Amino acid sequence: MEDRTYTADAEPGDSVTVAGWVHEVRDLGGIAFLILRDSTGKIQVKFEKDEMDDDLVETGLGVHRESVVSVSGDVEEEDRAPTGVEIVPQSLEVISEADPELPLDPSGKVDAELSTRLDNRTLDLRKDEVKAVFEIRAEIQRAVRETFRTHDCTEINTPKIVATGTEGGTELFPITYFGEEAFMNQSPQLFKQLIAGSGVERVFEIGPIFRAEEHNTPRHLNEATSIDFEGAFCDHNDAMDVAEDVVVAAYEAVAENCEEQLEALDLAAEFEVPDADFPRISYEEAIERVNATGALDEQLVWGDDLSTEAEKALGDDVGGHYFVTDWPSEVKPFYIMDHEDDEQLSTGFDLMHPDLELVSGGQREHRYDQLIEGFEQQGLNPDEFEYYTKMFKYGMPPHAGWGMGAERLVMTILGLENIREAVLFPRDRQRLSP
RNA sequence: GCCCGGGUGGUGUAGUGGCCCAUCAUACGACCCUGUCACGGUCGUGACGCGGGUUCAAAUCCCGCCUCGGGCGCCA
Repeated sequence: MEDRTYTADAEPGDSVTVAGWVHEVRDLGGIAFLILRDSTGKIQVKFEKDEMDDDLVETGLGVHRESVVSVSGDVEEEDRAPTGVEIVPQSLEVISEADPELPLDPSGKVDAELSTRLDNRTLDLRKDEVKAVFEIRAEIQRAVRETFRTHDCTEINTPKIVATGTEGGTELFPITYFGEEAFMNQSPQLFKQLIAGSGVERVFEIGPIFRAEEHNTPRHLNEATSIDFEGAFCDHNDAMDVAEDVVVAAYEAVAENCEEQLEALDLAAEFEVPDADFPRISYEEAIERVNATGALDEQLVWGDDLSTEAEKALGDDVGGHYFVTDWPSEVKPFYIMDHEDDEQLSTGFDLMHPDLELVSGGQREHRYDQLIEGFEQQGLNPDEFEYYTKMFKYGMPPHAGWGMGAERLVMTILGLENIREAVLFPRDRQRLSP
């Protein structure tokens, strides 16, 4: 295979072997064209029936679309060809013949439903606009990693099989671990805190999280990818600064390095990098603003969580990215620290875009006695989390961090309507394979 | 978990009791065509999710199941 040339690299005058998928065969009678596609693009192969070997013509034009073939021949400059060049073949080998009836149409002439597409992801990914999503996702993750490096973060990997959940055991997938009860991890939360307290100080992880909630929405997955940050000697404002940087860097990377992919998605003209300095709106201000919109039948009162309807009203009102800060302590988990001067107010924050929760974070409770108290207040038994709590007795610095949904980040950057579009093989309430 | 709406050839659809042995596009098969680029033209093959019921008559109405999507709750 070392002699293979990518279609994009085939220059006039070259004698090449290209290999890829048969995109289409256009038989015009005396002349026919086979369009060959590989990861770099497409190239036209010309068949002039009177002037070519009959077997070659028969094999080349008899092949079904999406079959894998290799073609050897001369590259010629030709203005009438779609890319300005075409191959005059000397030989053609059918490497893998495709069934004539495909479960979806990779050329995109006929739409397929998401469910059909996910059942046949390999074929679905042959469409430029689908492939583009995952090339962009890879670029986003690259940019995210690089941004964490500029914040002196070390990449870590924490266990995905755990003995206890972050906030109890109700929404976890139970598994059997050598005869013992165990769970798939819903978040690296507790582990990343332990590492932030170790002396490594600033860490990040990009890894899977698992949630057993039976929700059925276009923005939830049962297996998702979490981008997590945790930093020692950070407070919630520092953590928000990092989140902002990561999000903006992701947009910048896409704008700079994914022109072709944005083109394929028809987003090139309208794509914009958001300004940094996302507004930081306190929870109290947020409920006032929601109430002022008049979108809700009932006015929100202090202590209410923001319903989907309230988030939509707020998102419409603010537009773009914004943080909601200073949440009531009671709606945030035990590991979130309260404000020093007001026990009712937490340092927890969410980053929204415009009505989708992208990030959730806060400063953490690093004081042992207060942490134990927090467990008890939420009805959790601190003894079950001893592996975690005991490390708060041996020198735990103040620290803060957050978790960001990688698929939600991709979804908001590209304006995808369903989060499943941002996952190669999504796991949802109904889907366990492929 | 609660609520709502769907399931028609390989794919995407039209059809809401008889006009339907079911429309259109695309794919597939055959034939014609020497510059296509969503190639074009002629002809053809191919479907009412499963089971039960109502009715003279069911793709269409009712019940159960399976399956897909959406809203809410919850969250990233």
